[in-house]
Amino acid sequence: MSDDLDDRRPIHRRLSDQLASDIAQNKLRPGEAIPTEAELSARYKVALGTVRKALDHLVGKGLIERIQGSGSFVRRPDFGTAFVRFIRYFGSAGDRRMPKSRILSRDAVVGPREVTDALHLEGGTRVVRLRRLRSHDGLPVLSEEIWLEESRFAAVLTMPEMEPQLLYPIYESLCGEIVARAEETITIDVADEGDAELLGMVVGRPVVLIERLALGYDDRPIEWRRSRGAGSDFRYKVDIR
Amino acid sequence: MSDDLDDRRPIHRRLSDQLASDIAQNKLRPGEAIPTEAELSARYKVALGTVRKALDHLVGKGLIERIQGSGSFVRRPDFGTAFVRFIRYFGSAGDRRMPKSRILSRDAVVGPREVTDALHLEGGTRVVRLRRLRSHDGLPVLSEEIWLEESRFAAVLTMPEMEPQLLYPIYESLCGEIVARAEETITIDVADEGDAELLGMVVGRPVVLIERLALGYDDRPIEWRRSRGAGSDFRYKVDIR
DNA sequence: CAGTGGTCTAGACCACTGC
DNA sequence: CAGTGGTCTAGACCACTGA
Repeated sequence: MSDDLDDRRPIHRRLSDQLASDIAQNKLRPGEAIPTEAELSARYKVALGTVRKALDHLVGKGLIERIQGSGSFVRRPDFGTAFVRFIRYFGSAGDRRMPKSRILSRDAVVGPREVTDALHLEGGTRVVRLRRLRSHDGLPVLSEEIWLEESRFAAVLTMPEMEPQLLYPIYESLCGEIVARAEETITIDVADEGDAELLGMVVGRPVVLIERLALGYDDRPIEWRRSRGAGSDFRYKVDIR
Repeated sequence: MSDDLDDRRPIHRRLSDQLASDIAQNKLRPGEAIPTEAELSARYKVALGTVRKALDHLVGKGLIERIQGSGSFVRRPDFGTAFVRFIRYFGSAGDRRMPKSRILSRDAVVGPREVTDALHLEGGTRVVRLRRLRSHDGLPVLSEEIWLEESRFAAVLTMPEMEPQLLYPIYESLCGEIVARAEETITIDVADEGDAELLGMVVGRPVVLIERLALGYDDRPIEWRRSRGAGSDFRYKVDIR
C-alpha cells in the first residue's frame, strides 16, 4: 500500500482503496485481470481472507468482476443500454433494430456558464459541442447536446464519422479517457420550436429533459450531456428498499 | 435450517435464506434484534465466519442492519422521504414544514382491471380506495389514489382520521401488513380537469405520473398507489455505475 | 492438469455499546 | 464490565476454467 503510515483504517479497506486507485489511474484497465488472491496475499503480506474481503468490496462498488477458475477483472461499465432504460418503444415485439445516431454538428466554442459549471471548469474555458439526433424505427426519439473540454477532446472534432457511434469507446481509444459512472438528472419541460423541428413534436407538449454528467474512475467530469425527448415516450422504473 | 436435504447450496446461503424467510413471515419483526453471531453459530453448528457471511449478505439485500457492540436488527425501510426524492420545493431554505396530507375520500369498490392486475388479485375483487391530496407550504403538490385489497385492509375504512398520516405504519399496526420495498414507475402525462381542480394546474400542461407498488418481505403486493403532480415540480437524480 | 476463485473452519484480538 | 460485532490469521478442501 502506498501509505503504510495510516494504520487506523482496516487492512482490507486500505487494500481495496489501493486497487481502486490503480484502476482510477488506469494502471489496471477495463477488461484486464487484476493480480490473483494468492499474489496479492503474498505481495502485501496479508491473509487470503483479508484479500478476499477487499476484492468483495470492489465487487460491491461495481469496479471488478470475479470469475471462478479464471480470475478477477476490471469491470467495463456498459452505458450503451442506458438510453433504453428511459425510453419505451412502440415497434413490433420482434423488432430488435438498434437505435441509430446522426451527428448534426460538431464545433468548439467558449463554454456557456452552465456547461463549465457542470464540467467543473473555469468560466470561459473552450469546449467541444456535439449535436446529435437519435432515432428508433426511423423516428427521431432523442435530441442531444454533448459537451467536452476542448483541451482533452480535440480529437473528437476531427475524427471521421463512423456509423454505429458509441461515444464512450471513442473517448477511450482516441483520448484515453475512461468513463466509469454517470449521474443523471431527469426533469420535465415543454416542447419549444427546436423540439418541434427535430423531434416532430407540437410546441407546448411535455418533454423529458435528461442531463447526464459522465465521470472517470477518479470522479473527474468527462462529459456533460443534455437530451430532450417526447414525454409520451418516457418511462422509468425504480426499486426502493 | 428447515431443509438439510438440499446440500447443494452453500451453508452461508442457506442460513441467510432461512433468516430472510423468518423476516418474511414476521417471525423476526422490523426493529427487532436477530440472534447474535455466537448464538447462530452454536444453534446451527457452523463457524462464526460462515454466520458473518450470511449476515453480510442480508445487509447487502437491505434486510438487516448491524451495529457494532449492540447487535443485528431487522431493518425498517423508510419511505416517508420518498415523496421528497421526486419533488423539488421552492419554499425558503429555512422552511422545514412537513408536507401535509388530506384524505379526500375513502370507500370500497369492485377493483378496476388495472388495479387488480397491479395487486395480483382475481378480476372483480373488492378493494379499498383512498383519495388523498398532499400539500407543501399550503400549496397542493401531489394528488394520490391508493388501492388496497378490502379483505385485508377493511380496518382502513373505519379508522379515525389522524393528522400526520403516514399510511405504512397504519397498515402495520391496524392490519399487520409490513411494507418491505416498493417499485415505482414514472411516466409523463398532461393535466386533465381533475388535475386543474386539485393541483391548480392549467389543462394540457405536463404532469408526472408516479405508480408505486408496495410489497411485503415475501414479495406479496400490499398497496398500489398512483400519484399525479405538476411536471414543473419534478426532479429526479439517478446514479449509473 | 495446474491455477483460479468459493466455501468453511477455528481461534485470537480489537472496538464499541450499554449497563 | 460483559457482550456485541469487526478485523485478521492460517489452513483445508471444493468447483470451476482453460491450456
